[in-house]
Amino acid sequence: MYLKREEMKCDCNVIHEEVVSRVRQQMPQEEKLYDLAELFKVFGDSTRIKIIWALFEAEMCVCDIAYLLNMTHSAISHQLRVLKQARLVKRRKEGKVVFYSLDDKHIENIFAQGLDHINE
Amino acid sequence: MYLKREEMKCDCNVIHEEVVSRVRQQMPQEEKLYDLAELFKVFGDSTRIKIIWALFEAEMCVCDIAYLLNMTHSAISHQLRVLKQARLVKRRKEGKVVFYSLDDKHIENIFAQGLDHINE
DNA sequence: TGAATAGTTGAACACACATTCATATAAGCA
DNA sequence: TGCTTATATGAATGTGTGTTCAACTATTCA
Repeated sequence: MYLKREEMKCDCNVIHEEVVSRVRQQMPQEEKLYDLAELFKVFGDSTRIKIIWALFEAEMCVCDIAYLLNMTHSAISHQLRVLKQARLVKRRKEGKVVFYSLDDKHIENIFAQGLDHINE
Repeated sequence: MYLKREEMKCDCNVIHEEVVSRVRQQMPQEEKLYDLAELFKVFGDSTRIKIIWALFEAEMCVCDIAYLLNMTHSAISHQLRVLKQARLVKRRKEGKVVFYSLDDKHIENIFAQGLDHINE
């Protein structure tokens, strides 16, 4: 469980062993934390934030979103793919037109808390 | 408010004007959305996620964190600076040792919602 | 004072990633 | 069948960023 001194990248003496040991036991598995970072990485782009926020209000097609944000189809489509892969949006096809909408109930809460932090 | 056709990067015909118009009115100001993306960008790195999670449990010094995550002082220090600038952690100095702790009450909720999304 | 140590910081490097461009697919319509 | 249009996608490009390395500051202690 613990690393030998030779294996440590950190070479200090003031380590509070009891604290570190307790924290280590409380940490979720590495993979969960990695996935969590991946999720937030998706939120960490203003274009995607705008797309998501727009979809809070209404289902929209790629054209609508591109028009709203004054960006190219291509850029929007690429970002929608990222959101799709993160299981944050879903699609509905109607003829040539593809409508996107939100596919997650946690986002709104996450954004609200985020705004609270920013505003205080 | 609306762009002229020549100014549009998007050249399509199926725009649902009423929907876009309604969504446009509901969108927060550009700057807020940008700040929100910046905040989530901070969460979008597994090292920082681990640091934050560790600090949920206990206040720790740079040494402790470096030891816990098996990383160099320097890497941890750089990341703590990012967290500090985002007003997510605060510091307390005791002699040579600097203790870091969380400085935000929203994080725990945001993380919990994030995990919910991942786990479902 | 000077050595040792905790932490910070700037530059460099490698890697990731958002947008653009060109092209491809797929559906409606003439 | 061909033409138009909505969307998707792969490659290229430029920008951003996490870690490392080397130097630096600040504090303790002998």
